[in-house]
Amino acid sequence: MSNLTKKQNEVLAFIKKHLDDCGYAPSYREIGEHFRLSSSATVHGHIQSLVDKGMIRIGEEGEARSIELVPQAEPIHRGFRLSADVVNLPMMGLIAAGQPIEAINDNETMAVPASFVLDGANSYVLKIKGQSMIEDGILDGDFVVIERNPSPRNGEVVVALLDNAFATLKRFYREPSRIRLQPANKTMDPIYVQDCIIQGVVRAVIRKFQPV
Amino acid sequence: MSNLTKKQNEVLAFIKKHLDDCGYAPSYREIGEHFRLSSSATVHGHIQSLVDKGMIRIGEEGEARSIELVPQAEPIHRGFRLSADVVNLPMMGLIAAGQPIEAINDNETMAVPASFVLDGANSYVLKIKGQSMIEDGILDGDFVVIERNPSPRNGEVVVALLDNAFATLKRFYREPSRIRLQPANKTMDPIYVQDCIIQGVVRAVIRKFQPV
DNA sequence: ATTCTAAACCGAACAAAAAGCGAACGCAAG
DNA sequence: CTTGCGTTCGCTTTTTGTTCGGTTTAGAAT
Repeated sequence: MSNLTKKQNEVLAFIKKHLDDCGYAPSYREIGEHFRLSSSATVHGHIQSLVDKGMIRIGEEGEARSIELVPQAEPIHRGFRLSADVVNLPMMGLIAAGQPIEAINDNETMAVPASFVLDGANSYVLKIKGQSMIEDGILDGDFVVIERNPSPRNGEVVVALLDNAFATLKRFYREPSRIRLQPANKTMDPIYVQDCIIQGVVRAVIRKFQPV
Repeated sequence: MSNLTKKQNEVLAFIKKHLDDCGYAPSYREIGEHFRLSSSATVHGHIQSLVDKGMIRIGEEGEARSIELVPQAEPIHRGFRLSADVVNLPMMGLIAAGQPIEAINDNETMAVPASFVLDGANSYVLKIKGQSMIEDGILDGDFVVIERNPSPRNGEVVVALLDNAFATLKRFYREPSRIRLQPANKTMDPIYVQDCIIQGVVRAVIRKFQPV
């Protein structure tokens, strides 16, 4: 809950690291040594603050090296969610290997947990048609969440636009002199291009089973 | 809500960044230093404006470094958010073929669009471990939404409990004299049983691709 | 052009929180 | 007994938020 002060944060970080490295908690004087503090009373003060603020727990009075971390609820301020658990992304259409993206129904949307997308404003959903990514577990009828991103990393699954017309879902590999677009299907060969437009990268795959 | 002035926006951005980078709030004088302001009173003014406009919150009078961000309602871009359409399903644990369900972390949940489940109260999420359903596009690390349902239809993917101990994810087929539990992996053989407890059926598969 | 107003700024001063010190004390284990 | 450890007590220093009275700038209103 409450905010930590600068020093409290540093001390907490040190405890975490020590706990991680050594497997046991540091003594107050060890903490003091690390921060060049000559009195263990100072450290005791910080520890008390951290206990009061619910960041750590200590054993019975006097027990040595008994600091434990308290698992924190959610430090998820990072992107401002909390109440915004879900975004409705526009369903842009079907994507089939070798065919342009085909719009289905305008204004159709799909609710997606906000944790799936970094940038809701730059994301959309496509429905997969075809078998070209079957070995990566992307099947006919699946939905993929796409984030617009012109510079994907090697190995990411991307929507690539070939000849400004054909959209296709492939794994992206930048090789020394060319770009390889690799389907995840043994019966299909990779495509090599000098350059192509990357419309976005796949951030999530969603498959619904309809209970008829 | 209320519009921020240019300076107020800059200050807010700096606070955000500091909070993100350091994990704790900047002091007024640190903010001042960054903007080349020689008086902390100036910063105090900006902070007050931000509080008044509901962008930030501060602790009790005098508490140091107690600035917190107030989560803002996101601007409605192209996809609106309807928090009503989301259910938080409990993450029950890992499921691996031939192993009991292994609880991961109590209280962990996953936000799932309500359209994924018919009955939120009887649904939960499992994380897949292993390759047993790879041909059905359910990979190691995927999440599956399970709906408790003791009477699945033929061909549905189910969580079956064998010998009251081993949980496994298989396709379910009721045959004339037995039940066939079919893995979607050529290297594995189907399991035949006279009877077994079906814990639930898979309603959705979700796969996240982590950036970085 | 003049007045008015809100935003942005200054410098000084003040009180309280945070951080620090050193010296003791009690306790448990080797 | 010694050693390592957490704890307590009074005290000082540093950091930090706050207040107060002012100035400056820029844009809108009169």
